[in-house]
Amino acid sequence: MLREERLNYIINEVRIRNRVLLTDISKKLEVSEDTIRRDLNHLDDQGKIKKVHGGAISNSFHVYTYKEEQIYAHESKVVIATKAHRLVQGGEVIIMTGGTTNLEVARLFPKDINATVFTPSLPIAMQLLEHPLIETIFIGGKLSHDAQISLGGDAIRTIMGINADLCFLGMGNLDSQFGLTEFDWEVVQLKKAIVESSKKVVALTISEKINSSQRFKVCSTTEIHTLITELDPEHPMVEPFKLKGLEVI
Amino acid sequence: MLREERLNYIINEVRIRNRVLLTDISKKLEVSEDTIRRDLNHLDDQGKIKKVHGGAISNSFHVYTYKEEQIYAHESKVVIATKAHRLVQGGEVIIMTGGTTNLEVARLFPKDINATVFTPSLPIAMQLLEHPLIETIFIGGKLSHDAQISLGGDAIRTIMGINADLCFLGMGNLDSQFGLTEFDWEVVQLKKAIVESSKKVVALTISEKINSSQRFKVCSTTEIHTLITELDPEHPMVEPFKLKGLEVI
DNA sequence: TTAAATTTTGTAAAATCGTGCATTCTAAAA
DNA sequence: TTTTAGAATGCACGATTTTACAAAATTTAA
Repeated sequence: MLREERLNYIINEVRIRNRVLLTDISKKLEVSEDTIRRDLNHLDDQGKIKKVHGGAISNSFHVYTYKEEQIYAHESKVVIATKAHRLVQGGEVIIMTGGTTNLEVARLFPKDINATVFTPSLPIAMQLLEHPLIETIFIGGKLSHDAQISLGGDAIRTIMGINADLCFLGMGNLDSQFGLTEFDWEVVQLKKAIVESSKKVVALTISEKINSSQRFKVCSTTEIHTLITELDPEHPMVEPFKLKGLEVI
Repeated sequence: MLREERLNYIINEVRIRNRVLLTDISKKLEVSEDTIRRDLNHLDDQGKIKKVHGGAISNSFHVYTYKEEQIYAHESKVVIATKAHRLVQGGEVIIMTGGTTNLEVARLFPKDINATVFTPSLPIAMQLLEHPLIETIFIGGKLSHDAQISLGGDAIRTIMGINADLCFLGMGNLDSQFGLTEFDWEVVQLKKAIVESSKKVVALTISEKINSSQRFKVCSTTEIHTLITELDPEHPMVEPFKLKGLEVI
């Protein structure tokens, strides 16, 4: 067995079990404990796992669906995710769109909260399945190769039939005047349907995407109930949204 | 043996097994280890594989890393997958169920063949998205935590609306007398719908699951058109199926 | 505090790697 | 067809990486 394979195995074990024992891996892979110890140290150095006395545990800052380095503004998105969780008491029906911000929301979802989540995003569905109390319902349809989400008539029809308590709208560009806009026409249709099917609309975005706009409009600012960014709610940048009556957290 | 041939061999080997040992290739192709080392370096430079100490591993599958050691009877399933691809000319509408055998079919799907694939399985959808020419349509519904597939009324209703050229039925137990059976009632409902919606039914199974049965019946043997196992089509174990008129490959 | 488990440190052996060089092979030019 | 430059190959050898084992130091838990 190659060293690289061992490393992959360990990462995967940590991901699944959240914690591994050094002796267990050693026995399972039939190599000395020293070797595994070295592997663990190596992975810790790389930040892939956290080595502890007797084994290793999951490093909560690591994303397995995308490498964390690949997630732009990862730190900000973790902050946003934590704020988003405050809106969920338990028992809600939620619709989540795609995007890396929502991926963080899904990944870091508190393990002790139950909810029913509808999503058209493959990576987000994968993450949600790691949470035993969450009922995940995938919104089917033609999958987009790059965004890994369902698009098209089937998906929209399904969404129309949902009566959700709230939705988490990720990605897109937000401007206090132009509202929420998107680059892709198909995605716009999907998000419009989501906004219409939700009692409460929550927009999540990194501050960088505020005050910019794209070609197509999803909804106006007033249709959004809550805005979540990584900034302090008192930051001047979000002031225009508060003036329009949005809750900013 | 020409250099090009070696390179192709190595790429293919990595594609199928996800890893190769330098010494193995050297012995197999009867060239010095130095040469293979140089080949590996070359392919790494081109980004085709990832060279590691002692050999090389695949670098293509990123997102949901999939470990071949964890797949029971992996070798057999690779054989089955290769046979299954022979049934696809291009342009077909295919329904694929879940299971690790079908996962191999999806993963190793020839990159130059186009097709429309419906699937209720999250891992299989992820794999299919790696293939640019394949249009993947996810069959939505309530996701099962362990099997990572859509189940329930929504999924079944979607399947009923499909008119597929063929379906790849994975997993389950197969007996020439009792037909195809399953352990889980929900899964049975789903598979029944798939069988009804497909012009041609292809069952894929490792030989070990032949001549065993579970509680619930999906369909009788005669409803299956083609049986694929890792065995030679002349193997006595598949004889009863040939007698019933099935094509065995 | 003590005993057990775990880690660190040091060492040695095995496997693997990179490089220079002579030889062989390949393919383009004559 | 023959010639020849350039690429590919095999071999030798020192460098590096990986691994296992052992002893001493440290941490953990009772």
